[in-house]
Amino acid sequence: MRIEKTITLAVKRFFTEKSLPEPDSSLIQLQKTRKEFEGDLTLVVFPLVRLMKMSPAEAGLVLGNYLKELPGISDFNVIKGFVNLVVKSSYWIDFVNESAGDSNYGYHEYTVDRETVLVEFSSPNTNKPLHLGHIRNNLLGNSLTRIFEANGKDVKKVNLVNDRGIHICKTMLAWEKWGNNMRPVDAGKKGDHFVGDLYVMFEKAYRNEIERMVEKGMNEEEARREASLIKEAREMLRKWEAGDPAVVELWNKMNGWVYEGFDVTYERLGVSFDKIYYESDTYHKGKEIVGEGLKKGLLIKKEDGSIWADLTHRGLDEKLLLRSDGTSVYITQDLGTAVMRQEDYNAGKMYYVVGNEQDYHFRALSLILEELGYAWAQNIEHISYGMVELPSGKMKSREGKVVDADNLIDEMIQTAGKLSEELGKLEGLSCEEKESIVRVIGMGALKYFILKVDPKKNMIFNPEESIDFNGNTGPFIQYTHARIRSLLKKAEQTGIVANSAGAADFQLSKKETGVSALLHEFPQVVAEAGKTCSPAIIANLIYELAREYNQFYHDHPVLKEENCDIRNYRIHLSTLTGEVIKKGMALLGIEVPDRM
RNA sequence: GGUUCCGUAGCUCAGCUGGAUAGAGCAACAGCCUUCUAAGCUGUGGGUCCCAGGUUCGAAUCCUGGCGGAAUCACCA
Repeated sequence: MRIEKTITLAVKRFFTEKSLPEPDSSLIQLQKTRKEFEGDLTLVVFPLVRLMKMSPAEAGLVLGNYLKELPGISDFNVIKGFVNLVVKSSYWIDFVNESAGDSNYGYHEYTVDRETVLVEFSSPNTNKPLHLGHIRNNLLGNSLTRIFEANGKDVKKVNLVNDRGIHICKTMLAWEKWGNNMRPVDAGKKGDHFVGDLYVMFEKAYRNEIERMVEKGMNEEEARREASLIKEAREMLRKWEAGDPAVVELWNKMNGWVYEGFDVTYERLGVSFDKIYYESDTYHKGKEIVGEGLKKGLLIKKEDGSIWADLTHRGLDEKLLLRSDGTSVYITQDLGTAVMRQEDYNAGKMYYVVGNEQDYHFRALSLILEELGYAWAQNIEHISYGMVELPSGKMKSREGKVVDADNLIDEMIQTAGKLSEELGKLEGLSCEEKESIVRVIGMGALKYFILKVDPKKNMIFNPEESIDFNGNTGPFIQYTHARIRSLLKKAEQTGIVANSAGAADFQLSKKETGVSALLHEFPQVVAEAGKTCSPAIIANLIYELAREYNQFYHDHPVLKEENCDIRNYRIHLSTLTGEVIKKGMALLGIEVPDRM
């Protein structure tokens, strides 16, 4: 049994034996002992003193003496109202020796009726290549699916591509006007970049046209509406909705280019999906649902024909669902998508990884679904993450102040390559091996930099700091893993084998217990990360573990240790640390090399 | 203006279901490679936890009110 559980049960038993009222589990507060005190786990007695009718000091002493008799506890001390418990070295040694090599360590079992959980992430528009904001989204979504899996869920990864609307028509129009019938290959560009450039071209020309009209005395709002370019784009949208074959063909062609480009970026990010939904498919369903809701009298139709959901009694406003001309808005297709997904998967939970700018939207979405009578609406959870900003402020596509995903990935890998070269780390490896390791390091740096921050918070992405490979970074953790692998390889080569048989007992050093205790925490942190939808807490633990292990490694011989019980334990400690780093990083979607 | 979120070291971030003297990394400075990878390790300096009240044995953490910042409240997505 885990030591925390043993202690909690013992505290309860203490109260029963003394005929005192048994304390609620929430009153038994165990925490890590702070570094400056002797001990491993600390019981806070303040919440218990009322039940015991003693002073904190007395209560601490009594409880400490009682708990000291437990098999896993060797000693204790009381400071103020804190009982610092010293866990026996043998407990840590047994734990480490048993867990090393256990491929399931840290993962959580599932029962026969395994819950299906759906995670939507990425959700790009097809008029622009992916940028830094999408990277955070993709990395978070991908990592969360792995974390949910580790917690025993059957996870379905889904993407919702916004492939229709006026913005796509703008790129189509731009291609017709200025594309010279070129394909991305002709321009030597990735498909998504090719189309994105056309979009920028359109916006530029559109702005120019507005300016000219304003110079001639028109007010800006009118010019924005009346410019010939936007009229043409709108006309194209109308034709698309009417199913005009030529327009649909062009639409298919250009979206195809974009998807080819996205596929490359997804591949590099290590992201994939079980199913991709397209807005052009789901918005029909959304319209249907709205129609049914109206028939049932659950929605309101206004005089101009527009259809609304009344959410005023739920603390929100009225929400538009269909325009007066009968066309759908953003939320219409989200309603359709949600219903389609429920039909497809019947998931126990539907997560949406979407930026916090859409908090209001998702509140409205689940409320509307509830209003429409879908009981599963309460299974919807918006995983809301913060914006990514640059040191110079917000990213603004209009000012060209965006960090392009592909460029960023290239730069990270280049930097990793340059550094590896300078440090002479990869001498004697083949080109392919070098390339692969450099890619793993560069991507590790990028992914870790983003995932170590609490998803809920806005973050600042400083390109200079992100390519730093020292300190709290992905490469630091990867390096620790590589060191361990190298150590274990050496053990193998020299015939030093760790045997798993036989209990051992000797005094562990401070660092040894430190590493052991962090390894011991891993399973709870995996569970906690699943509950709170936060890869960051896994990143924090893995970092702390790597740091602690490096300190241990610095002043404890492993293979050269002569006492074989101690050597045995240290090899197991290294093995388990390597495994937990590898697993933890895998939960973040980060690979770890055996050499670097 | 309403609603929601945020404010911790020069910078980037931990810590927040109340617990001990608030921690890391970066940056600065000073050390450690004949020993399992120095992408490592050790040390030094650095704080009005935005401000003011309140709740209590105890508040960075909870409550109220300010100040500062962000998002959102579209017949945009």
